[in-house]
Amino acid sequence: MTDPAFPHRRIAHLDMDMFFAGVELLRYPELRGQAVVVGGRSAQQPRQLPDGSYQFSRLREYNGRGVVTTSTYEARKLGVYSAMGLMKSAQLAPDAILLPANFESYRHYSRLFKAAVAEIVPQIENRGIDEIYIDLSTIEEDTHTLAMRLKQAVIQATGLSCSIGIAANKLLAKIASDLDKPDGLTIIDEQAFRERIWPLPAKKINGIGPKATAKLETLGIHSIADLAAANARQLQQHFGRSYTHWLMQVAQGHDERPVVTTSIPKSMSRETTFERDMHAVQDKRFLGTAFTALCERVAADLQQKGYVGHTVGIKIKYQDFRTATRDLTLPTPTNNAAAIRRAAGVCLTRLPLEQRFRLLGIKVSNLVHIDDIPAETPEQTSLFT
DNA sequence: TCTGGGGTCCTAGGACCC
DNA sequence: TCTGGGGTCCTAGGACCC
Repeated sequence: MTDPAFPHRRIAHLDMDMFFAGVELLRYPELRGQAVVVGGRSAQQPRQLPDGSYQFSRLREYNGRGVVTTSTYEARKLGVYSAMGLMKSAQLAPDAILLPANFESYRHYSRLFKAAVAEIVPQIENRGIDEIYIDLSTIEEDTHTLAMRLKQAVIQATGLSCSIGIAANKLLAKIASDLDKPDGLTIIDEQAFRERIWPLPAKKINGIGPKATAKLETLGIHSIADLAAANARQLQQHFGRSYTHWLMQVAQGHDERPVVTTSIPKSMSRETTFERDMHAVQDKRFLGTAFTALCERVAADLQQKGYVGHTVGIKIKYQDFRTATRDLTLPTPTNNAAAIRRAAGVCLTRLPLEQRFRLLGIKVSNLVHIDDIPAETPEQTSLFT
């Protein structure tokens, strides 16, 4: 390693810029510079006119349950952000273009950018479809030069820009990649940590979400610097021992988590939100069909990836957004749709179903890869002979 | 007119075992 | 009459992330 700023580890976080919207702009370049929103299951696919041009639907035409998956920077200027309800965003930006999400295409571009990075540095940790951590510690190259080479490789492979943060650990690299978006390159050494990271709001830290942020606010803790100066005892009265310890560490910029290049899945699930709230009795037939379809989809996912699972679970989200789950562990792991459906049916009988609900989900967990299923032992066999 | 879908990790109580 | 302690598995819920 040639960079004295990172004597121990040098970690990059690479985040694609407005990824889904960026992929859509590759397909519809005429939309560049406009407010574009991706999301909504029932969003209309653009219609091709006889002259070859496309007719796009507008946000104001949308009707239904659905959220913004991502939006262009022009749409964000109007206040339209990820996870916002589409009906609400239509009030803010009625003329914005609305495109349905096209996950097949996003997965394709995801593979392209990850492969391009892997050609340069293979030590990659996947963090979802549009971001990765990269361990640069073993590479003998100047930090800035290497980062520019990664950005260039991503552009060349996909036509899309990304932002990179580089620091001594994942925590700081992640914060850094967000600091100069889009097309950013931000390197955080000791000095930059104090000057650029400490003044940021505490919620910029990965792992401090809405609940923890609200609690911190009531304690007068707003910035990461505030957190670093906070009294450990006072924190512990509100957060418990281990979370407090973690808060104190991250406020100092400390994070020892390794870049994990391989991982095995823990669960696979499918869920669906209905266009209107359902009632277990009144909508029995419809729900039965949806329930079976979810089980079949989970089973297909398991089979395709080569897993079986011991535990089958169901999830319901009621009208008022409370959720309830039930699960059941089976003696034999399965990826069979009928077996999953039977177990899920048992779980369903244990849920209160008087209230209407908006979402139904099926999950299989406790996964085992089919190549790792232990052969029957003689003892097990003898039970049946 | 509110609020998707796919995940991970943590906590906590009870069952059960040694 | 007083009743250990440690470990693991199962279940339910919740925070958080992309």
